[in-house]
Formats: sequence, structure tokens, C-alpha cells
Amino acid sequence: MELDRRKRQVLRAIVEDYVASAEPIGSRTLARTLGLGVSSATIRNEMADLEALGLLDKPHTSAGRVPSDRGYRLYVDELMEPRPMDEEAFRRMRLLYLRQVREMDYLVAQTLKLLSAAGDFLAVGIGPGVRQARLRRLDALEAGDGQVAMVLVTDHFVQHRLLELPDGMDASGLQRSLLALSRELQGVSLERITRTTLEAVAREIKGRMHDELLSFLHDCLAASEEQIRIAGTSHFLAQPEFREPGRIREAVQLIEQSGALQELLLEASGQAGVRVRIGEETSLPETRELSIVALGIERQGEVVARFGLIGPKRMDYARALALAEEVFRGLEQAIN
Amino acid sequence: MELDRRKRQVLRAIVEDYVASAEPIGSRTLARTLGLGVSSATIRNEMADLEALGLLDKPHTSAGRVPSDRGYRLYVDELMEPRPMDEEAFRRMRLLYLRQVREMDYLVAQTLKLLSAAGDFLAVGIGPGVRQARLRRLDALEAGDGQVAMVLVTDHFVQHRLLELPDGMDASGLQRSLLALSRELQGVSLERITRTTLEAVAREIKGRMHDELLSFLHDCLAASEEQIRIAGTSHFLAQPEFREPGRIREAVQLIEQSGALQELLLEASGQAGVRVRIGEETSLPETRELSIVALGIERQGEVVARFGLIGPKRMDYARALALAEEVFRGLEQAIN
DNA sequence: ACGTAGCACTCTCATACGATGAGTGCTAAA
DNA sequence: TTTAGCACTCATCGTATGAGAGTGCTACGT
Repeated sequence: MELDRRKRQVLRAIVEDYVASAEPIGSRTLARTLGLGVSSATIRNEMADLEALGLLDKPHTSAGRVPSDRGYRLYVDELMEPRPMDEEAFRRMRLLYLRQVREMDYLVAQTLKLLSAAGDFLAVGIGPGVRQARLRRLDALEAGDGQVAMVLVTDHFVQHRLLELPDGMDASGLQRSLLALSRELQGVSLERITRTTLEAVAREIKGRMHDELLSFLHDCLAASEEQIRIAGTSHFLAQPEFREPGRIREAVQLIEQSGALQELLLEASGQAGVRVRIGEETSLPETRELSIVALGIERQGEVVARFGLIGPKRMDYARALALAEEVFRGLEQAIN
Repeated sequence: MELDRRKRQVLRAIVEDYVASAEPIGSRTLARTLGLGVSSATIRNEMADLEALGLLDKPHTSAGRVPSDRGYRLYVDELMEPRPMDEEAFRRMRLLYLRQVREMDYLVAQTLKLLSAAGDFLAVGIGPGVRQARLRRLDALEAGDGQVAMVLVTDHFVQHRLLELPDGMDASGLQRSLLALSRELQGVSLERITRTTLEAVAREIKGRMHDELLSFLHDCLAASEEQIRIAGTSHFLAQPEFREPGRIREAVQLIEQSGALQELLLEASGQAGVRVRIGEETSLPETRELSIVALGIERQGEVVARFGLIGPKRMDYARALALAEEVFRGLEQAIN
């Protein structure tokens, strides 16, 4: 059965009503708001057909209809009208992406701030990991008062650690060793720098500083991969789907132990571009009642940043897509 | 009326029972568990007296007793038995504080990890602000590929920003200007570095880099003061007091918009040493059902780091105090 | 003066029940 | 193909009811 014009109209109206109200839609109200000259019985028939096609669900016998996952999918793919982005949010994004900053941690954090301010979504983001980052410089900055700041610079982020020099040690030896390593490994992906390489260098450094240096480098190689950032928790939890105490607990748990969110984000933002995953499509049991609009930013063929806008399946897809596409355009341009 | 031995026993038993069970305590069960050879009627009389003294509350006529704020206070000050710290957690703290790291952001983050692993508390922490930090070095590290990493080092933390150099600009001029400023302001508290000072320096830098430099320095001067760090949210939210949907929403909101938490922490950790604030004593309406065990770390007469263990008033004060005291000892020693 | 037994009273919580109202599916007629 | 009408389903809400826990008070014993 192909969808005729009216069926599409009905489906679209149901999705949009439901997105706005979070209440199942009945035939009577729909007949009124739709404003075609047809009665509720006619709408009921159309609804029954849409349900048979798997595009609508019934919470229970007498509660009105709700879009199914496939219903949302059809809506997103064919029925939805793209919406231009909020003017103010657009302006702020432009301002951010036209700057000179190339530090991904900073860009991710700022972008999440903008995203969570612009809608009711849970905004998540993750910067480049060791795979995508190339070593640019490794240095030790004498900081006076017996202290030294170790700094590791890559093309996407910077890491640092402020240390107290052990008695009798001076910073210049440390700096020489690090700069030597720096020159040697210039441009190499962090992923390819192995523990044994580091140990060879660290061997030149004696005593307690040896351990601290190794610890710092080790943290640099391990870090950032797992640092998913999250913003907009309270918007998200304010959604009516989390009104029951059980659901809200689940949601809090999902956010706290961010492993599942991270998996969701990585899966959904596999390649460059914007993508939508709805309900069951997320393939994670914890998120089967949620949807995500995700995007990956590529540079030289590698995904260096990922963002996701997460909400209940009932989320405002048009707005989320507008935001995501703008972030995609802006960041890709800024970086490349 | 002075508290005789038995009243103290009863109060202590009620607090400890309630801490363990989160259920109001009735006279019958208490008479049994207390194991004095007295009947429930006698316990009832004692309870009535304790209530008259303002040490116990009744949720409603037939629900057993619950400690009041003053009851908890008396328990903490006089009745509680200090508990030694968990062996494993103690070992880990020692390991952290014996290291060479002097970077407060790192120490705060690691400490919070340990604290939130060691109990059911919401652990909060905050590092030194501009008041406490003295400028040590300001530098621009050439990072190849037309990029430069600006680095600001103080005696407590490091800030950085990775920037793309505008066309035709080279890093060495930038570096010269920053190092000059660095020498000039060496050892000056960040608080005393004014916007006009910065502008004078930034004037030497032309074009787009001017704005970025100012933005970076401005962020450095503004930053870290408001970066309260939070760990252990899920432990905290799992407490039975947050079972109702309304309460959990409140708690989430409190955590999300961390302003109240920060205020609470600043007030409670006013000076060096460990302090306890119970319920109404917190003087913030949002936290009148919570308690905090807080500590401030001093260096040269200034508080450079603050930590708090937050829970419902029914929290395990003995454990929280043991943890807090250990952090206090360890960090004060490490820093000074 | 202190401790205890007994008892009436209060309050919450769980359960059951019926009324209400929204919404559906089906049938028959236009 | 559309519509009016109607029986039926189901969640929700308010009320009543009973059980259970706990208190406060009184009277009595030591």
C-alpha cells in the first residue's frame, strides 16, 4: 500500500502534535486541528491503516496514537520541513568558528555550550583521540620556584602537568631530553608512540622525575579518547518522558556512567556528515527509547570530533538537524 | 535538663539506625536492638524527652522518630565514635600526595576520584582562583604547521590555547612580547593583573591575533574560579531520600547549575581545616535537607583548594570526616 | 521516683470499587 | 468513500475500608 497524500498529512500531523504535546493523539482532536473537511471516523480509518503499516503505535486500547520508530523515520526522511536555525545561535556559532582557535577540547566545549543553550537536547561531544593527533612538540618550561611545566602539543590539543623538581635537579636537562624526543617524533601520530619508546627517553631522567615523566606521557597517550563531554542534562531530564521515578533514574544512570553514551555517539557519528538514529536503530538496549542526531567532523580522512544531540524519540528533529548541520559546516570549514 | 547516660545512648542509637536504614525508628524496635533490659514504654518516655529538647523530630504522629538538625549536631560533636579510614583508599591517597605534582587542577580531579570511590557522597572540589595564583611564565610555543600554543603557568595551574597563526605572522614576535610581559609580571598575583595591563601588551600584536591573545588572557584571569568539579553523582542520587520524582529533579538541578553547590562549598570551607554543616546550618534554602563535610587547604595563609563531601543529613559523618581529615593532612603536607 | 502494661488514638499505606471520560472499532446508512 | 451511532476498553481519580505501626496517657507495681 502506497501512502496517499492524506495519509501523509495525517502522519505528519500526529508526529508534530506528539512532539509538541507528548500526549497520544486521538482521532477527534486531530480531525478538528487538521481542518480538512472530514470527520473523526474518517481519520480513524486512516489511523488504522497507518497502524497496519507499522507507522503508528497504540499505548493501549483507548489512548490515541503515537508514532512508531518507523513512523518517525518516514517523517524525518520524507515529511519533515527543514527549519532554518535560530538567528542568535547562528550568529554565535559563526563567531566561534571564525576564530583562530584550533584546540579541539576548547572547540568541543564551546560548541556544546552553544548546542545546549539552543534546545532541549542532551548535547554530547568528543574530541580527537591518540589516533588522530600528531605530536608537534614536547617541552619542559622552567617556572621558577623549583617548578617546571611539562607540555605536550599536538595539532589538535595540548596537555600539561606542573611538577616540583626534586632537589638538585635542574629543568634544562629535562628540557633537552624532551626537545630531542620532540624532534625525533615530530608529526608522528600519538597512537604510534609506544610505551617502549617513552621508556627509552625516560631512562635519561633519573629518580623520582622518571616516574612522573612516564606518568605524564602515559596519561597523554591514554587521555582524551574517553573524555566524552556532556551538556544540557537538566533540559534533557525535564522532558515529560522522565516524569516517572523509574525512568528518571535510568536516564541519570545513563548519563553518569557515560560508557553507553559514548558507544552511542561513536556508532552514530561513524563518518563525516550528519546522521539520525531513532529508537531501536541505536542498537543499544539502554537507548531504545531515545534518538540521536549525530555528526562527525573529518580532517584528512580521519574523524577528529563528534557531536550528538540526544532526546526522547519525540525530540524536535528539524531543530536538531538544523543545529547539527550548522556545526558541521562551521567546524569543517574552520579546521580545513 | 542535662542528658544522662541513657538518653545519650538512645539518641546515638537512633542516629545510627536511621543512618543505616533511612526509616524512622520506633520505640519497640529500638528497645529490642538497644538490649538494655527496658521496655518500649520506657524508651518512649526517653524519646519524648529528647523530642522536647529539640533533638528528635517526628515525620508524623505514628511514624517513629528521626534525628533533628540539632540531634545530628550533638551526635557529631559528642556521641560519634571516630572511625579509621578504609585501608585501600588510604593507600591510594598516600600514593597521590607523595608525588611531585603541584598542579591543583590535577590534584583536585584525582582527589575527587578517590573521594567518590570511597563512599556514597557527592564529592565537590575547587582549585585556586586568580587571587591565589602568581604568574610564573607566559609563553608561545611554536608548534609547526602554522600553529602556536600559548601557555600561561602559575604556581598552581597551567592554562593553554592552541591557535592558528594568521597568514604572514610568525611565532617569534608573539613569543618575545609574551616573555617580556612574563618577566615584568613574574610573581604577581593574577588578581592584580588588570585588563589595561593586558591591553598595553596586546597592542604590540596586530590584527586577528590581538583579539585571540586578549581572549586567552581574559579567560585565564576569569577561569578556574568558577570551575567547581563534581564527582559521585550517581552515589548521591541513589540515596533513598531522592526516591520521589520531585526530589530527584531538585537534586539534579542543584548539581547541574552548580552555583548553589559552589556557594555552599565556599561558605563551608572558609578557612583551613575540616568543618561540618548540617541541614539548616548551610544557610542555603536549596541545601537545607543536606549536609556537607568541607575542608580548605591553605598555603601561605591563602585557601588554595577546597573540598566537600555532600549527602543527605542522614549521611555517614564518621566516614566522611575520616576521609576529609586524610585529604587535609595529605594535601597540606604535599603543598607546603 | 522510676519503670511497665495496657489501651485508645492517629496516621500512613495498600487495596478495592465505582464513576468518569477519552478513544477505538465496527456496522449500517448516505 | 464518508459519516453517524453505539458498544466496548482502558486508564485515571476519588472515596471507602482495613491493616499495621507507633505514640501518648493512665494506672499500677516496685
